Amino acid sequence: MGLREKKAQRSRDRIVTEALTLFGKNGYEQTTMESIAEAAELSPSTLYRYFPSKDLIVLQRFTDYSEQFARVFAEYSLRHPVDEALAEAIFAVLEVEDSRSAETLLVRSIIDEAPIARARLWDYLAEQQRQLGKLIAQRMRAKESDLRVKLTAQLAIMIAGLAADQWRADAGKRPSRATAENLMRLFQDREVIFPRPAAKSARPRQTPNNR
Amino acid sequence: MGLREKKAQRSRDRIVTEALTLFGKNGYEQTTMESIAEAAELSPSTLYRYFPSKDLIVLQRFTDYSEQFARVFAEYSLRHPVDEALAEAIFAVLEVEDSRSAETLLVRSIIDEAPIARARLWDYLAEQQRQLGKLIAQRMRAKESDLRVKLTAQLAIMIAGLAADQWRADAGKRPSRATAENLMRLFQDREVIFPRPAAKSARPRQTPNNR
DNA sequence: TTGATTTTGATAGTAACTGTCAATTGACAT
DNA sequence: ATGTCAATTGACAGTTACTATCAAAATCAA
Repeated sequence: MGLREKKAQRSRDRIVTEALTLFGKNGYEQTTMESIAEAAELSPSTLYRYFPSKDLIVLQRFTDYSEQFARVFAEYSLRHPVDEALAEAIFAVLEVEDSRSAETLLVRSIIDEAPIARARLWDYLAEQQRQLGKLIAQRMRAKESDLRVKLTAQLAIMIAGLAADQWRADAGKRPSRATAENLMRLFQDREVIFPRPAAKSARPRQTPNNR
Repeated sequence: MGLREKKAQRSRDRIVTEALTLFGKNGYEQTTMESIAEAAELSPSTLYRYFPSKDLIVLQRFTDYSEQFARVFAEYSLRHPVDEALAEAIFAVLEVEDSRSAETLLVRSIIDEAPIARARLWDYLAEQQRQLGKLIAQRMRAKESDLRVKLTAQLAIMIAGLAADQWRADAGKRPSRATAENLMRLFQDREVIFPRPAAKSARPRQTPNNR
């Protein structure tokens, strides 16, 4: 790796670190791109070249984390069934988040208070979901447009998201892997209520999901 | 209703209509708030008083539609089990979208090309999900923080979203109710792959989900 | 070292949004 | 009808995220 790439990498990293600090101290809206540039010791022009928009700075950590997800799934699914590979990928990404708890909590708190950044995160996750859908489709030998593929991809992202939320709710005390396993068990044991059309026959039906 | 409220209502409506037309014609980014104000025959100041941000203009239709959702669910769930009430609410909101197909397709196409508006939509849906979670929690006599509650709420929104996507994909030809029913059947018949941790025992397990 | 190429920074400009205040309009009692 | 009060509107000035352009500086290849 040449000197150029090395410097670029360090600049990216420094920008994110300094920006997160400022966001945490003064709030997202109150922190200007100019002040971030100053803190990271480069010109606004250069800052914009690294991060075309303010919210991408906050999202950077997420993109770091979730690179793991796709990578682990792709590898693991070569030798194991899809459902297990998804579980592994979920565990992997959650573990990375857990291990950098201070930073993760900071980023989460920023996102909670910054509607634009939060919105961008959702959009990013939707894109991740599409990427995951591609991989799942390959592995299931189904089309990417197959509804089962989309459902599975969305479920995986959902579980990871809920586990991460839960982890944050108890301030990082409990490992999110346990929560994720719990969520998976809920599906396995059918303890989740699925939307379901009313039966058309006159005879009353069993409702194991709801009492 | 006084004259004041009436005028306000008409202004809101006019703004959205004119704005959607302009977005469709020139694109979201290319359409300035000033030009929207001009088209709706009011000053930029007033426009900003009605819609604090540009993306909210696009989202307005969605908020219209999904008021239905919560309302139908709340009513129906009084006399029917939760799973059926969710299905009814999903059908109801999809039917509204289907019935205004031209506008719905326009709004969708705008959102596809406008990252900010799209991102805001996700964020709005997340808020909807929380609202739905409250209702479901009441009905299930569970806490709002219960993971089963969150899963169910998210699943309902997910199914509605996927059905709407599908509807748009075949340009409004097929009713989205059919797609939604299909999605629900997939869950019912377990034709969806759920993430699932590998069994810890040495004995190989059955894998009905994956072959 | 030299020459080509890439990265940086200075500058100017656009448009989304905010805040303030005076003018206007609708509501309402007399 | 008319005067009074409250709410709505619009004009104006300012901030900031973001874009485009181009010359200066740093890096790479020889």
